[in-house]
Amino acid sequence: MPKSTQTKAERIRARRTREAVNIFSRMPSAYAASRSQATKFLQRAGGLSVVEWRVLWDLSEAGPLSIRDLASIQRVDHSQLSRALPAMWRKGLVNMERDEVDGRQMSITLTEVGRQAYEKAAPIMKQRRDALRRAFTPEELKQLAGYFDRLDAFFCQPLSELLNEDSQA
Amino acid sequence: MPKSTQTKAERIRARRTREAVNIFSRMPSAYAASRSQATKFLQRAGGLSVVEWRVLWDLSEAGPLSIRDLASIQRVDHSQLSRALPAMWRKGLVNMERDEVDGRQMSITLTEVGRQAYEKAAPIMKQRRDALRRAFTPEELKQLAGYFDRLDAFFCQPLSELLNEDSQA
DNA sequence: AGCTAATATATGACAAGTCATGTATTCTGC
DNA sequence: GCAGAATACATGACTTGTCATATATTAGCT
Repeated sequence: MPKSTQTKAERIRARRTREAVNIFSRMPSAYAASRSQATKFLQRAGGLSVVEWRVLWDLSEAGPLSIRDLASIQRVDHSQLSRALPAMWRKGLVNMERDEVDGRQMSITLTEVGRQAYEKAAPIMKQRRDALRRAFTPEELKQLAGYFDRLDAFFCQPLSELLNEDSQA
Repeated sequence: MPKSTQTKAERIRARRTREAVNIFSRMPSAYAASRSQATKFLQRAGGLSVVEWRVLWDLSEAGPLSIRDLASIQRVDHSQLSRALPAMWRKGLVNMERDEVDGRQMSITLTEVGRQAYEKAAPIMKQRRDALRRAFTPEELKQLAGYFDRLDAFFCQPLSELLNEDSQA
C-alpha cells in the first residue's frame, strides 16, 4: 500500500512497530527508564543522586579509591566524578585527600555521614535488584549481561571495521 | 579473605567483576557507547546530531508529524523535540507550521534540504544496522528486543509493587 | 640532575535526557 | 454556548554523560 493512502495514525503505528525492534533506538529509552526508576528509589531512600549512590556504594565495597579508580569501575568519564566529588565533600559524604605516595591522585574515602547515607539507601537499592531477580531468571540475567558485553564490544569497534564492507555502494 | 588484607588492585578488580553482571550499572555505559558510536557515524555522514537524525528519519518514513507524534515514536519527552526543532528549522531542515485543523499542534515536514541531509546520512546509518546484523543473529536480535520490552515494563512499574515484599526487613 | 613522556585531575563547552510549570487551543457536558 | 477538563506545545531548571584541553605531578631515560 503506497504511503499516501495510509492514514497518519497508520503511518505512526508502522513507524513505532519498526522502531520497537531497532536496538539502537531502544537503548536511550531503556536507559532513561532505568535512571528514572533509580532516581525514584533513591528519592525514597534519603535523596541521593544516582552518581552519589554509585560513589558511596563503590567506596563502601572497595575501600579508598582515586577518581580514576571510581571512573574505571563505573565505566564513566573521570570528569563526571571530578565534578561530583567536591559537592559530595561539601555535603560531608566523603573525604578527599591528596595521596601521599602519588601527589597526582586524590584518595577518596567514606565519612561517617557517607557511610550512614549508604546504609540508609543500600537496603532499598537491594530491593530493586531483588525485584529484578523476580522479573528475570538467573539464566536470563546472565544472558542479558552477555549481550551487554557483546554490545559494548560492538559499540567500541573502530568505524573503519564497520564501514569497510561495500561502503562505496 | 577479609577486605583489609586485599590489595587495592584486588578490591577494584573484585568490584569491577561484580558490576559487570549488574544490569543496572551496565545500562548507562552501554547507552553512552551506543550514542558515542552513533555520533561518530553521523559526523562522517554530514554532521547531524543524533536528535536531528532521528527526526529526519521519522519524517522521511512517516510523513508530516506533530511534536507529540515524534516524541511518541522516539519514546522521548516532547520537550526535547520542542527545543530541537526550532534549531532544525533555522538550519532549513524542516518546516514547522501550525496545523490548520488543530491549532495546538505543529505540523513538521521535511524540506528539500532536510531530505538531502537524510539521504546523505541514511546509507551510513544503514551500514551501522547491517554491521549489527553481522554481530548478532536475527534470533539474538529478536531476543534482545524482547528483553528490552521486559526491561521497559520492569522500569515503568510503580515503586509500590517492587517494594511491597519484605520491605520492612 | 634534567628532559620528555605519561598519568591524574580540573574545567569549559556541549549533547541528550528528565520533570515541573505555564499558556494557548480544543473538546465535552450540561 | 459556555465552563472546565484535557491536550499540545514552550520553557526553565536540573542530571548525566561526552570530548577537548590545560595543569600538576610522577616516571623513565640519559
